[in-house]
Amino acid sequence: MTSAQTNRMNIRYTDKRQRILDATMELIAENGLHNTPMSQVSKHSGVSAGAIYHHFPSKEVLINQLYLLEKQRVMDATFGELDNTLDYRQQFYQLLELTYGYFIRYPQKLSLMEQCANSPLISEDTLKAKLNYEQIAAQFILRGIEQGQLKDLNLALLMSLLFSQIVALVKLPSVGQPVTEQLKQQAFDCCWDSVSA
Amino acid sequence: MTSAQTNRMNIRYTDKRQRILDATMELIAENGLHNTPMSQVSKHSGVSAGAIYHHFPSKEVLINQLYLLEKQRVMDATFGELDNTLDYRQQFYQLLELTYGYFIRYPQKLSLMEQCANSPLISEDTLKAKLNYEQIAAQFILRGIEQGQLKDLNLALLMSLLFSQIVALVKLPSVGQPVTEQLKQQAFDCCWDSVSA
Amino acid sequence: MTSAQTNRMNIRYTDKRQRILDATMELIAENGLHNTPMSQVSKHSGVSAGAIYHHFPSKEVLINQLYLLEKQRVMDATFGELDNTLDYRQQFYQLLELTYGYFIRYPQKLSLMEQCANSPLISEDTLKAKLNYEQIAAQFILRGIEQGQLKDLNLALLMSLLFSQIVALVKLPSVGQPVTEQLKQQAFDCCWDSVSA
Amino acid sequence: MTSAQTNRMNIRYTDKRQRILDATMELIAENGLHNTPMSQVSKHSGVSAGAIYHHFPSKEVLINQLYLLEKQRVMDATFGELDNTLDYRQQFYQLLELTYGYFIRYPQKLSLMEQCANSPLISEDTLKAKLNYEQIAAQFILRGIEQGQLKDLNLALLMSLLFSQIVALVKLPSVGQPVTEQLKQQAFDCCWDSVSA
DNA sequence: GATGAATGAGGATTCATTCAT
DNA sequence: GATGAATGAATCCTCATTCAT
Repeated sequence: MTSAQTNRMNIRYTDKRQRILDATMELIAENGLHNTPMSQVSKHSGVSAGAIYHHFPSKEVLINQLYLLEKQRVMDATFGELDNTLDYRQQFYQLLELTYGYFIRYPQKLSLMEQCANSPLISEDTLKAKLNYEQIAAQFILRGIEQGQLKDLNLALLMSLLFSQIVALVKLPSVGQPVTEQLKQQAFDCCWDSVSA
Repeated sequence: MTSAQTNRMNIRYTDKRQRILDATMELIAENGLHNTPMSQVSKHSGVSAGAIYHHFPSKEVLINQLYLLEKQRVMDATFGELDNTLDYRQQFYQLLELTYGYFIRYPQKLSLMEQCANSPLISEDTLKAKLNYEQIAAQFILRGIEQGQLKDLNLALLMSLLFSQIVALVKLPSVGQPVTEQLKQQAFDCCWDSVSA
Repeated sequence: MTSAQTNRMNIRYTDKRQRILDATMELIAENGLHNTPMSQVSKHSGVSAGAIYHHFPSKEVLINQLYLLEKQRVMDATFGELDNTLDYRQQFYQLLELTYGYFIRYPQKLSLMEQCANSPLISEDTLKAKLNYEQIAAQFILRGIEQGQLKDLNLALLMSLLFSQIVALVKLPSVGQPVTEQLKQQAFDCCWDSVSA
Repeated sequence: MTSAQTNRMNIRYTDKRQRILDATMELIAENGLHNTPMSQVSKHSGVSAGAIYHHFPSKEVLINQLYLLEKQRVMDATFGELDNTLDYRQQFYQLLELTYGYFIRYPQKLSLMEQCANSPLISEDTLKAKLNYEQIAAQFILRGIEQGQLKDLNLALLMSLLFSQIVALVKLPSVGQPVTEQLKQQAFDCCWDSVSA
């Protein structure tokens, strides 16, 4: 087998794998974790049922991996995009903006995460791995504490409070409350007031 | 039918209905919304499969009603228990304490609510009814605004921010962070800082 | 128990029995033999489920008896109403008119009979009893043969041919063909031509 | 996919589909439309329960399709076999013979058709499609009228009268009357007399 | 490796019948 | 006798997974 062939196959392999993951997320966001049979994933992704099981040993594993992958992507798209030339408070607001914007842009991803977060389908191992991905968030919070910008409290607490408030904001429209630019800024202020020193 | 008979029947009726609801909640909290077949609800509640359908026309309705009932109960057990002789800030902290305590005491209920909140099984009607039950919360927030204790922001926003933070606190142990009395008080302060004027 | 009491009870008994039979027929005609649960018969007749089983040992028996009863009623309402002062041919046409009119007036009855006629729910015994009820028809046909008005053929054949054609006429609208007075008379002529000498 | 593969698959596909249809017809004729669970169809056809649903989306659709298919087959086996070198009256008698013979040879098919004809399981669409299949009968009748052989009456009426009489003849044995060759010929004459000019 | 038809255990729901009151 | 809640076997259908091709 030539290196070109290997390469092409990897591309294809990744391609199929990604198509499966994409289809799964779309369907789960649309129809729910349990109204998404593998047969639909197959149809929607254009990958045959058998081939899906070549990439993922079971539906459970597929969903766990999807969940982790998306977790990673949110972290990258938010903490990974921070402008280090800004001061801490500005970075804090930038983080809120990035996170809020990400979920507004990809509402499916929030839907997926929320459904998975409370599902017994997600394994302990996955939850542990998820915590690892959140290290980058922990470091950001820690820096804030060290700089005297944030309350000197438990890291996990601060992260949870922060994330939960952003999600609450993103979901406001789902309880009938549209989010204007002004409302968003006010919410961001609440977040800051919640954890700032 | 004598009044005694009526009474006995109502007791029985309520009894069975309640046993079904209780069993359903326990099983959903334990195994998840979709790993809870009606046959298990039947076994666990001691009510035959057919009889469940005398009380609830379908699994969907059963779960929707259960969700609403529990929503109502949380509201009663929290906002309903506030001590009106206290000043606003004290009531605010009492509310946090009551809500936190309720979910710590009945972790199943939080599990149920979180699973339902993101499930397509919950109907639009149920969500509307849920909003109604939350009127009492809205009034509490409104009072805080009028008294100048809370930020003069959108009601739905303040409620969502508040509730999401309490839930985040209750779930801290599930991300490996035990909650001490001190941590709890600090979290409550964050909540207050988040929304207070 | 006084005779008056007995009498009253019989009236009631018959009344309930009849209400059950009526409800059953209406529901079967409306929803079909197998979309008619006993619970609906109970609701529609106003007779409790338990009481129905006091009058009929099973759904099967109920339907068999209903079928026989209605068979008897058609025979009474048709052959039983013939005007003996008319000549044979006139009586023949009167019979067609009566039978056609009966089923047009009570379409539920035809629906019931057709559903039952081809159902394994109807027992051999019921079918035999049905043949007995048709003796009156056999006699009418026989008279026609003796008078040289009808073909001298097998009785069962003539009866079947006749009855099947009337039913075919009654059901014409169900295949999209309305029945005018003229069409009806033409159909009657066909019947006559079919079996007349 | 090679052409041989395609061919083999089609054979198999048709084979399984046909086995399901065959089993369904046999069971319905034997036990009735509503005493024929899909599990029995599965056992009797040798096709797994799930696989049946690959071929037919529901029991209802299965039965509707079976009904239509059989309707089509009767039409083919009767009107499709007429000898056009014969004169009209001879063809008429040939048609009676073919139809009678078909149902005597396949009594299950008559049982199926009669059960379906009066069942709410059969959809409006199926009934419309059935009417289409009967066009060939309508043409045959029309030709008879044009040639002055049949009464100049409504097409639907003549068809219904004719078909109902043949069915009545086929079912004579079920009311205890065996059909001899002579009786059959006499019945055919009745049919002819019924509609001939 | 890829396909997608096939499997069959498991799920929600119905309903004839019973029986405690 | 009357009631109607309760029973639970039976039904239709789904879907994760496998495997012959």
